[in-house]
Amino acid sequence: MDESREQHIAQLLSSVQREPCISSRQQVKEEAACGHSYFDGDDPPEGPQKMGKVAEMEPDKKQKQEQEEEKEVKMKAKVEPRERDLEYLFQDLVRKPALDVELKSDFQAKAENPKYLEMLKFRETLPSYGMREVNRVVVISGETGCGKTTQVTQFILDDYIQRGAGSLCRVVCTQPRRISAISVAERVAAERAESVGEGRSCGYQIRLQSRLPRKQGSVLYCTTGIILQWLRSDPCLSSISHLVLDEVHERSLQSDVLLAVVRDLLHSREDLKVVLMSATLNAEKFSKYFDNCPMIHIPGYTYPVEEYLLEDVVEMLRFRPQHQDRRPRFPRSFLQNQWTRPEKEAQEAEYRQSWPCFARSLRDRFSDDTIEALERLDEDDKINLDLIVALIRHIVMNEDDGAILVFLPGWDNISGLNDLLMHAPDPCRVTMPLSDQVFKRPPAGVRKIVIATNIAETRVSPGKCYHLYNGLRASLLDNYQLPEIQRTPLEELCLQIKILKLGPIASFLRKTLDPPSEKAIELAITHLKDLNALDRSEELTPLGFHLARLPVEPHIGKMILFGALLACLDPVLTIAASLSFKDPFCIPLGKEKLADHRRKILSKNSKSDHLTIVNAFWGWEDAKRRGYKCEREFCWDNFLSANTLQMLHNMKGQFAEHLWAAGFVRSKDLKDSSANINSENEKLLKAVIVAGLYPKVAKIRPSLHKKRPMPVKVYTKADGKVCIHPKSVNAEETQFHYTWLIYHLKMRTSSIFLYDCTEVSPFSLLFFGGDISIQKDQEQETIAVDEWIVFQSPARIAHLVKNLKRELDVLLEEKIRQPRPVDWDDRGSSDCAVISAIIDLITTQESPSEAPWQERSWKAGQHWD
DNA sequence: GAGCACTGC
Repeated sequence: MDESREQHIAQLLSSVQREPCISSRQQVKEEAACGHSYFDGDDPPEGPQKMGKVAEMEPDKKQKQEQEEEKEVKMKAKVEPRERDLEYLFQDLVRKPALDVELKSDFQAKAENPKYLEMLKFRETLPSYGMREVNRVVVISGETGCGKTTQVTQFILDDYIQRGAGSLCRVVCTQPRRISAISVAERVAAERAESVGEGRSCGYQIRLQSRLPRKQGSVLYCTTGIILQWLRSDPCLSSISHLVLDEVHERSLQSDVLLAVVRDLLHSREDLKVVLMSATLNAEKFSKYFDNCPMIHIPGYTYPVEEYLLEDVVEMLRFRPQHQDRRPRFPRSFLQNQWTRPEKEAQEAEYRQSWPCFARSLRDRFSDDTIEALERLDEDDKINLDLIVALIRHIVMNEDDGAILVFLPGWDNISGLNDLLMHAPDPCRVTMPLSDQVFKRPPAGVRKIVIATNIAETRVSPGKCYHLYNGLRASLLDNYQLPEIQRTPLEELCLQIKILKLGPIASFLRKTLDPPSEKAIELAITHLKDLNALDRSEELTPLGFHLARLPVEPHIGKMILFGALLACLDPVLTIAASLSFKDPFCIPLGKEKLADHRRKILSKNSKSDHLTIVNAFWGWEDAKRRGYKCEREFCWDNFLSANTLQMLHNMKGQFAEHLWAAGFVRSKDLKDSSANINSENEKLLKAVIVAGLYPKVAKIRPSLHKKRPMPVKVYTKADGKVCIHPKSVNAEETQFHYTWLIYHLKMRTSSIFLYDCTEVSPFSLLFFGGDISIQKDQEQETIAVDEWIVFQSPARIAHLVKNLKRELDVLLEEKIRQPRPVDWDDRGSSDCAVISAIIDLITTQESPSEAPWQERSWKAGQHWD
């Protein structure tokens, strides 16, 4: 074995054997310095000391690893254009005396800058000012508006600058939302009398958008997800001196994961300082998690916001709820039994138990009528819209000018309130503004009322806040917010854990603040094994390796890989982007029917929400080419959001770059013709959707009335009868070609809804679904996918299909192990022969009557009911 | 005929 080969293998072996820990800072930096980019978090090469192990390796495993290695080298060779970013990432915090002096004199010069001084005057009023000590790990608590997000980072930076050590300081502050990362960065830059980014002292980075500050002596605001991505190439965050994690109390999945990573990281990075910023309520919990680190509390609000609870509102308005209709009501528990989740049930029980005591405490300050009204408001689970109208009227009549913001949970409340206000007598008569008037100041004498869903409750100016829940509910509200990590699927997170080399999945997850249940972890691991992303020993397979790198959940990642391999890249990326972000359609209040109608036209009878999005996206691209006015018009006419479409466009570009870097496509351009040979092939597109989304399959029970078409009934294996969500183009569809749907999002609200679905053919399920089995069932020969999607078929054809499917699986695995675009020009190649045969089969099958098999009769599938 | 929001070098 020659030396370089030995090194390759040793390197791979070390990456397989490496324990959770973090590769050494020095090595990573050295690699960065010699131009190697550890783009995907791979460990740096190690010396030949591990050669002994190589000899023990099985030959085929060795070969597999060599192939892996070749591919990785290829990948690294291709990432050069990103080098500028990586250089930024691996920026060494080596002291630069010249920079220290420059920063310090800049800072001193600011003392004469009137813009800066004006800002400083304001900053001095903030409660955070004057609390400027930082320990190694510290929890800072304080309510929204105390200025912690904007001030703490600056205190740290300015302190370093003043001590003449500015070049050693690089503060990174994570934000849970994109919008806050940008707006906070802009605010901080303004406070420093600077602009944001480009070599200045403050900048931001969010997905696909950044304005980076200078490398040393600066503050960077970024989304939490960005830091998690950084960890792949720089596991010890070597370029950061201070990490500030904001809003940790929100307990987002990413923030919880980062907390666990950082806690471990503190062992290997003794110089790293960490600040956790939390709401007051649970600061202690975070302190405990970090070995009882010190807590600092910042009191007070920036803006005087007067808060009122429901009892105050009822008393003030002397509001008495109207008697509801007197029909006998079922006891609450009976009605709720089938829908509510257990934790909600427990919450209600505690609420009812605490009520008498709470009511007694109200007696001192409130009238009996008010207390009775509170009780009656509580009987009804619904939000009392009359109360809101009365409150709005009160504000309009008695309060100073200013907009009224109403936050409501849910569509039906917003729509209901809208109706009520539209029909209210003077002075509450309401008109709907045109869309571009929404953000403008209303004319004198007109008050702006914004009705919105329950978005983040930050306020940006003084005012009054009326809560329409009582004090008891307010006190219980926070106790029952389950952390996201305990209520969300963990598949994607498991892959992240593997690629970040954080150790065995379950043992890492157990280290989080509130670990998910063992059952949830096991389920996710099983799913990933079923998907062939993890092998039996929970290591990443070649497929898992690629899925972990794509910034989407694994099923969508699989769809993306298939779109590349089957040369229908552009439309598949549109679908993937929209499933992982959001669909671009808007459905404005009162225009639902029209919006539905336009969507139906865009669907071009494809019976597919996914292809409808593709059509909409192509239409938008076309309109955009014809100019801004056309683009606006197209979006307006088709109820599309140009912002969302633009984001989808950017995401598609990001996916394409990943595919190109991994070797799945020839060009970074997702419109490249070789990657889009089959992009117009609707049936193949549907098959690729199956490849990604399987086993999320539903069965259509066709309407029996041939003459009077009725909406179909739909069933899934796990839930029995489900509904197609009204926003789907298939919602009121009566005619389908096939009896199978594939979907992505299924959610239980008022009933169980499939939010998006595509009608798919048996062939696509057979070739791109699960394992095929051939059996004799009730004296008939059948072919089944994963033993539950069953078709009648002559054995001869069933075997042919099964063999072809096996060929396809071998080919695809080969392609994923060693990414290479299919050579579509070489029609004689075996790749092309197998894939073409399958595409032909999928494409030419016109209708069920021409298929070589029949759907098994409905009765035989009774387990669906 | 319709719960909400957010996120990825």
